[in-house]
Amino acid sequence: MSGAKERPLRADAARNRARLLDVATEVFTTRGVGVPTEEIARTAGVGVGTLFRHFPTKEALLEAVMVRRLEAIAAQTARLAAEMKPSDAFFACFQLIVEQSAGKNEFAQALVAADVDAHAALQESSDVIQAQLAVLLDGAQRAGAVRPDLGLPELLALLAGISTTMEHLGADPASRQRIFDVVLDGLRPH
Amino acid sequence: MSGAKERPLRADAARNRARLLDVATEVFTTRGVGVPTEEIARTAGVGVGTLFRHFPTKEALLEAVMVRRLEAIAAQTARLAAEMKPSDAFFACFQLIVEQSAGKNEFAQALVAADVDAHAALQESSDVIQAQLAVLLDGAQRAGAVRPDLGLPELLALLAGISTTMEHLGADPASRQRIFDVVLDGLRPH
Amino acid sequence: MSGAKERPLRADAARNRARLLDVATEVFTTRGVGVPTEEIARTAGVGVGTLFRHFPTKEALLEAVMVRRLEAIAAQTARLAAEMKPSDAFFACFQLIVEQSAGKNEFAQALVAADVDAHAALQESSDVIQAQLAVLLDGAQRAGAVRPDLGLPELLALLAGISTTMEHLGADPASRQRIFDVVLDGLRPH
Amino acid sequence: MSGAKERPLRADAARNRARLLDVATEVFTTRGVGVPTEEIARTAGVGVGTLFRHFPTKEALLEAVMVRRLEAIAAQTARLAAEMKPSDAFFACFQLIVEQSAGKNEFAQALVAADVDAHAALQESSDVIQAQLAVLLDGAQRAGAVRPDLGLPELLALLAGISTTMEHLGADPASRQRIFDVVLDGLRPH
DNA sequence: AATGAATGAGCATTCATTCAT
DNA sequence: CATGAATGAATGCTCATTCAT
Repeated sequence: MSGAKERPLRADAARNRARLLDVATEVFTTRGVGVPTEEIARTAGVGVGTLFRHFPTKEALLEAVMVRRLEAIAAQTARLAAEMKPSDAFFACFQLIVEQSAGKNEFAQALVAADVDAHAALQESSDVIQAQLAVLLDGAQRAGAVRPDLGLPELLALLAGISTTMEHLGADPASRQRIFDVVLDGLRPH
Repeated sequence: MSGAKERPLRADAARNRARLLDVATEVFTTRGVGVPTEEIARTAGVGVGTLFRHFPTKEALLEAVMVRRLEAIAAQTARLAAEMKPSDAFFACFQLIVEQSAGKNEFAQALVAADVDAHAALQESSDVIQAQLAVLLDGAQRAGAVRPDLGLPELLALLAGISTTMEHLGADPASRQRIFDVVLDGLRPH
Repeated sequence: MSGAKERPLRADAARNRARLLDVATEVFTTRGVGVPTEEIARTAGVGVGTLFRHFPTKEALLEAVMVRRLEAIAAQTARLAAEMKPSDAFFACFQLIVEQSAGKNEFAQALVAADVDAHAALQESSDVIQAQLAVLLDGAQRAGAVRPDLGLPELLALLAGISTTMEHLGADPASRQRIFDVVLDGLRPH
Repeated sequence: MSGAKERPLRADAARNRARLLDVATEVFTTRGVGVPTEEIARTAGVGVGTLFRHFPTKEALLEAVMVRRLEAIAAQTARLAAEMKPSDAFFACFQLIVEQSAGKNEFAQALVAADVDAHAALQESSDVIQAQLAVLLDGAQRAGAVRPDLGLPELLALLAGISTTMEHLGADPASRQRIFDVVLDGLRPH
């Protein structure tokens, strides 16, 4: 599935690539996607040329950042799903995804949305997560922990929305928990 | 609150202003705030110069659009609040605001956020709505219809989030209603 | 054919447009098409924005320059064709076109070539000249002044080539005339 | 003129150099000199670094390509000149040079031009050909086969021009021959 | 020697805003 | 007042050339 098609990449090249991704993640997340590529490169300590060697387009960079985030989420979701019984896993993952999706919405938006125009890699990562969620949702519904009339699309939309909510809320843990209480309660049957 | 400091405005000037607001609302909502001012002017049938005479800045135009939306929402909210008993009014307004906030998130986002950098007019309109909501929330909580641990900030964030959710969902009324069911259920005590 | 679809254009706008065309003609002709648009704008005494308002693309500017040249040639050709008898007109036009095509080849190249990818305006101007030449050639052949086995494509290619030749020759009128003697002699029957 | 100053060059280095020249010739000829050096290197199966080791500059590569072409032409010209009587040799060589100059003009242009800014190697190769042509021209004129008022500069310019003509014509042999008929006829006395 | 990653000046193009008409 | 031409800073991207591995 994720075969070894890219060559090893020289040590420093790999380091630059990673730095660029880190900087881009930080910068896109906190200041939006409007930040000039040049600034991202400078912050990462490389020239623009280097940035464009690694990511042929600004959009490609954005996609790479998102894919990395999605893959991290997928991995954590898989872990949780393996360690818990279905109903607990569902709620834990819901919360996990929302927390991980933090960042300016403009960005988080694309996270769960499948409608991004055919970006292969993104689509793939997105599909993985959606599949995981479908399983979790089904399990939780069978266990009677989640209202049975909820479909995957609604779940995805809800995840996106609650991510937005969290951004509006700021860091206060009490507030954040209260929101989770509201939504998770609402997800239960009746 | 704000006296009559603007002069009457000639008939055609007023018409231009209105057309610009209409076009800008439509265009920002459906295609995002990145649309060139020139195009907005052209669509409204006026020159850019005219646009900038009415709104000295693109940001000012954006603000004016938002203020108009907020004022419309405030008016409807006031009406509902007057016609219903507190607990029903709260839920009705919640739904109303979410539906009215439709449009590209980028835009809806700023809607409820109070922390936008001190734009006087926006702040003012936002304050009005927040005050209305505070009253509604309090009434619903006193009536035992809404969990008592929910504060105004959480409510605002939730409104923003559910608006986002709706945009992700599309037009299917059944889906939209299911989301409301989840959230409104979650808002009730326990 | 050349209807009045463009509005009159304000006086200074027209002046700017003309200056840009003049400068571009000069600059493309003497230094090739690689000259930065910015320099063309600066030389014409306007900002880049103005250049791009008049010609949405560098390529469009290039096309406009060529069209203007082609139209001038077509007009002169028409005049000559009207004033002379067929055989003389043919040779006079041949010489005229070659002289008018002066400039760096990179540029002159596209002049007679019909294969430029579907640029409407260019194509049209080019067609006009080709039609004129077809008539002239036919007339001269009927009059027995030009070898009968020569087709329009060959004539066009020859025009392009002799233009190149002239560029290589420089300004010496004696040399230039000698080249014309060679080619025009060669064009006669036998 | 230029002694043996280059060292032998290791076997594989020589092979790389040759491949680069081959690829560059092909690529510059068919797609113009705008093709990125990187692509040339890749097509030749080497890294850019290697290309720049052999040719310190893109211009140097271009020059080397041209020199190789010129040398090939000089060799063939010498052969023809040795095998034929002066008048025939002149016409044969004219045709030979034009055919060999095929390729994008941008390129062929520089071929015969002596005024290219003092590139030593190019100048030298160009001089050789010019000397050969001077002899051939003189011989043909003495033999009464070519009009006596034609000078070397005119001949060179004509060669460049007819090369351009051929490129505009495409591959049809009948057309090409007709052009030669015209020009060679024109070159004869009267 | 070969490699290919890094560099950064350079270029075409966009767009908010100003100002002459 | 309205108009739309002019402006130019800003941006994404390319490519010849250098240099660490």
